[in-house]
This record gives sequence, structure tokens and C-alpha cells, in this order.
Amino acid sequence: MHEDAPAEHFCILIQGSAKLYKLLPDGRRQIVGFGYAGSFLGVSAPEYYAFSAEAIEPIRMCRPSRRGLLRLLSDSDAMRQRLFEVAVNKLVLAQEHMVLLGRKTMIERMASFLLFQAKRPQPRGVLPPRIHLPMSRGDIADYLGVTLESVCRSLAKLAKCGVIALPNVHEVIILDLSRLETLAHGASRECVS
Amino acid sequence: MHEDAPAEHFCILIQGSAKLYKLLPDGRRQIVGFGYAGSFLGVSAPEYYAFSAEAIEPIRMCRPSRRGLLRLLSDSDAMRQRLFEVAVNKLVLAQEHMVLLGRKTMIERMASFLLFQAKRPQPRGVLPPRIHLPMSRGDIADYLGVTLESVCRSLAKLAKCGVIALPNVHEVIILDLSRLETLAHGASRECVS
DNA sequence: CGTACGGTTGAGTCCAATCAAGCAGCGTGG
DNA sequence: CCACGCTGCTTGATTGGACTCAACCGTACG
Repeated sequence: MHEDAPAEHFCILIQGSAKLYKLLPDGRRQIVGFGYAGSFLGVSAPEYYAFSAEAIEPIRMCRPSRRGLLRLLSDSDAMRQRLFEVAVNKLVLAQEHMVLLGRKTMIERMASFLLFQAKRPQPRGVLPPRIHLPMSRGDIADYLGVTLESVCRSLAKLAKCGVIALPNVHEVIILDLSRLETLAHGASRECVS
Repeated sequence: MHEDAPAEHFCILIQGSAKLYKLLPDGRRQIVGFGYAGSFLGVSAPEYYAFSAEAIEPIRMCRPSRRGLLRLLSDSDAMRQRLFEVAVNKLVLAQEHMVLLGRKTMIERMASFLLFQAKRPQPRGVLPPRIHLPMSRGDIADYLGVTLESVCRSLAKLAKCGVIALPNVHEVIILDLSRLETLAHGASRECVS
């Protein structure tokens, strides 16, 4: 799915995960969100896609044609209702993301990101305090509006002071949830070293 | 209108302008958008307001109760349709804003902001290449995710190299639109000094 | 005339970016 | 099986752009 391409299909993710992003002419990238099983992609597509999307893991999806979707919408009140809810929900998330990008420090961004991921239902086999992150460090960086190196450093810092553990590259264990929450909302800019 | 307060009213701006923002516990503020005559406020309010809103100039507005709105929605197909379009449009703007906050430099942010304002229909008496900015420097700063001082400096820089003129604090004249566009999209990080 | 407030400008600091080197996992092929 | 190279991740050193702190300006208003 490519930004500015005509929006011929709607898309519902059944399995796997994807990244949704926008590019600047010189290649700088901002990931505006991730899609997971159950996510609706292409809601913000009146005529042309507003962003590009790419799979992170192998995915399965349902991709009705735009015409088919419109027919579905005109038939079903419930479907219309649901789609509106999805759009509103995305809007609320986007506003939260703007605060993160505009006003939070590196550590606050990382803490917020981890908390957000922790609140999502994890794939089977991954238990609560453990988070599975399918995306690369570079993807996380472009989501948080920082560099890949800064992502590494902030993760290392959080690990060093015992807030999280990093058993392997794609997994995080939250050791001290309340501290992570304090850091995320940045109440007091407290020391993490 | 206050973040996290129960969303009892919907709100449509008739005249004037407002800022929509979210606060962090320590007072840092991110303006997530501005509202102008015709704007729908409170779309992203399923139960509680997702953000705070405050008038910039004296305003007139239509503020139906939540119940009244719901009745209106169940009656009118066109109204439902319109509200969905508004939400989708806000979502697209939010994604654009995320790119600005996460990936653009100071000058690019200011150029993008000015262009966005330039594309809005201006209040009567203000002709095309001239933009009226009702908000304060601090408001612009919180919209762009920078400090008030950086806003001043970037405006001064753009003025010094002849891209814009600043007849007074609340007005900007665009002298070189194409250069402003180049700067906004940051194709080449070209020099502005 | 004096104060207050928003805006502008300057000097110095700091956090994250950049540049650079090194490491770990892993599939490939000798 | 292991050396090889590739890719993605980590860590260190240095730089730089925006922030912070501070002084100053100008307009509005009592």
C-alpha cells in the first residue's frame, strides 16, 4: 500500500503486524502507527492513501475492494457505526502520539512506547509482563521520531537501572511497571541513571 | 472544554478561532490542532474529551448537548456521513502533523505551518499572499513542538532572506511561495541564511 | 509616565544526532 | 563443521541545533 496511490482497496489485518508510515522527499520516515490483527487500514483514505504500509511479519488480511466496502456500508448500520468508532479511536491515538513526538524526552518516549505495547493483548505464549516487539530498532526509532542509536541507548538505560530486562532483541520484560509509568508521563523528570 | 471531563456537549465553531491541546503533568503542552469557523470540536470524544480547548479570539459557537446530537445523528444520514468525513479529514491532518513533529527541522516546521495557514481561507480584508495569525508565539511553539524563542528566530530568519515579510506580530506576507514550499518539504535541506 | 506583557535577540549549555567502530546472530558455501 | 560475509544491533566519541537563561525592546493600557 503506497501513499498517494489511488485507494482501490480497504484492508483488514487478520494476522501478523504492519507499519504505517509517511516519507519526506529526502527519505526521512515517520511511522504514524502500527497495525495488528484486527486493525483496519486505509480508513483515512477518501480517494488516495494518506500513508504507506508494509508488513513487519508475514500477514494474512482481508482486502475488500472499495466498491464492495461501500456496498457493505450502505447495507449495514452496524458496520458504519463500527468504522466511525475505529476512526475516532485512531484520532485519539494520533493525538497522544503528537504529544509524544512534540514534547517528550527520549526516555519518556521509550517508556510510553513500552507501556502502550504492554497494554496490547500479546500473541499466545507471551505472558503479561513480557512484551513481544516484532518490529526492528529502526522501526521503533521512526515511530518515536528519534534515531536508531537513541532507541538502543534508552533501552540499555532502562535495563541498567532495573526497570526492564532484555532477554533477546525482540522481547522485553517489564520489571517495575509503576516506575515505567512515572517515566512515561514525565511527572518529575526524575533520574534514571 | 477540558481533557478528561465528561463529554456532555458537542461543539461547532461559528466564528473566531480556538486551540486544542493536551497537557503533560508538569505543564508541557502540545497543541494538536487549531479550530476555525466551521470546525467541529469534540469529534474524538466518545465519553470524555480527549483534549482541552481554549478560545484564541472571541468566538461564537453552536454547542448542542450530546443527547441532542445523537438524536440528530440517528435522524440524518447526511449528518452521519458529514461527521465521518470530518473525522477522516482530522486523521489525515494528524498524520501530517506527526511527520512535522517527529522528523522536520525548525525551519521546515515553520515553513509547513505558514503554508498550511496560507491554504486556509483568510478572514475578509486579508488578501491571499497575506496571512493572519490570531495565536501567540507561544501557541505556535506548542503547535510545532518547539520553544517560543525558536519560533521567533525561524520567523526572523525567513524574513531576513526574503521569503516572508512581517508587517506586524499577527500578520505574515509570503514573498516567495515556491521557496517556502521547497523549505517545507525539506527536499534538499538547502541554506536559508 | 510607569508598569506589564508579549515578543525579540544574544550567550552558553545540553541532549540527541552524527560519525565511527565493534559485536552478535545467522544463513551460505567451501 | 567452520570460516565468511551480511545484516541488524550496540556502544563510544564528537558535533550541532534547539533549549535555557537572561537581557532588552515595544506596544498597550491604566
